[in-house]
Amino acid sequence: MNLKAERGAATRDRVLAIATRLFADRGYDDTSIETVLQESGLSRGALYHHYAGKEALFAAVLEATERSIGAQIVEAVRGIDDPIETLRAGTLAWIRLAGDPVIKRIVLLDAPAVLGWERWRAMEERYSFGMLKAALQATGAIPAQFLDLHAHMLLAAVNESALLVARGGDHRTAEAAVEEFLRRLLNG
Amino acid sequence: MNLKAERGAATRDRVLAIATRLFADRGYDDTSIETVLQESGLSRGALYHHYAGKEALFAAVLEATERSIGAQIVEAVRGIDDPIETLRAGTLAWIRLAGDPVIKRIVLLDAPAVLGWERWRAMEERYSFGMLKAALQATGAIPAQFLDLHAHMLLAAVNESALLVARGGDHRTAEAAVEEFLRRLLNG
DNA sequence: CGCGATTACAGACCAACTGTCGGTATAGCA
DNA sequence: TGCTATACCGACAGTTGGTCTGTAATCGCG
Repeated sequence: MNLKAERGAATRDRVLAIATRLFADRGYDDTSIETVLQESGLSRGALYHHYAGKEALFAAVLEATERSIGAQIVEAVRGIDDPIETLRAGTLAWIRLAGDPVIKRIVLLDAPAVLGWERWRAMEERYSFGMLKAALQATGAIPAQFLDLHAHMLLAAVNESALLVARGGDHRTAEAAVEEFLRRLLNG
Repeated sequence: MNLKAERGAATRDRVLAIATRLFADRGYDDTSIETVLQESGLSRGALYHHYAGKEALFAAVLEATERSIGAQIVEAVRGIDDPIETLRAGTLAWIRLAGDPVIKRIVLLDAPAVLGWERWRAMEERYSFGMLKAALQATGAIPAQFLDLHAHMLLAAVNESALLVARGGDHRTAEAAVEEFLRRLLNG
């Protein structure tokens, strides 16, 4: 179990990279399996051997993207001790990442519609949302009964400002607005 | 120009109602024009005469839904003078409305992905977002430079809590959380 | 080594779907 | 009374996602 497994993994990675680019450029609906096949030089049978279908392929793309985001955010807050400072640094890092059209389109726009809100949330829970909730709890500023809901709302708010930046808004203003937003929430 | 125009309008309305139900039940992707045709008894040519395509049909459904939401929110805040009270009543009304699976699926989940974020935003601007921004401004609690961004973030946060309720969360807790969220934001 | 099992991959094929197009009928209007 | 615009029809084409049978090569085991 070596040569075969490696070849399989390599193929999956290649397809994943190509699919990521296509999904980000054209969106889920306007990306056809046919195109993925052409660009990867793979056959239909091969692709369906590795991925159960278009939706599963998208889910794999999303998972890989989320994982990468998570790693970059962890990196951004490394070495910061103060919880509030961690929260701020993390959210700002996330906003900057979400400026990337790939992330915008795949994670924020298509994912909820394609996978359904439930599965999308479940994945976010394992990545960005989970981190944000922990950081928010660490600040101690939010009563326990509201923690989960406020974490959800805060993440949605931050995502929204990320989308605004991606649309072409000024990212300095957006970052200032997010900091102000955070300040108000934590002071309450 | 009377009998003909009436017939046309009636047909459009009938299709719109059927499409709304189907889009809400199955989502955009899993709703086929074919099904709309069958359920409405209309022919392909007729449908494409009234609506340019599937996306245009969805846009029409969305527009009608947004209009209805707007009217209901206006109704909910009628007679309230205090700006902060207006804002609270409006957001709570919106949360309750968004509990409706039709609204959840069409307006919050599929619309951004189907129409693209830009066109979705443009439509929200004319309805819920426009109203929320005005209400927020009236409270005078948010500095002008952050007004637009904070209105966006607040709406996103409120939408998120509406989605959580729709998933099956306790709506009392959610409403309390939203009120607390608002209080913190406005006090800042 | 040898042989069955598993895995990677190929490509023909199918059912379903969206959108087009030429055509018909009828209401409104000059 | 004819001309135009509108409502509606249904066959058709092109594309799409997914299935299925088949092939080759590698792996694991006796």
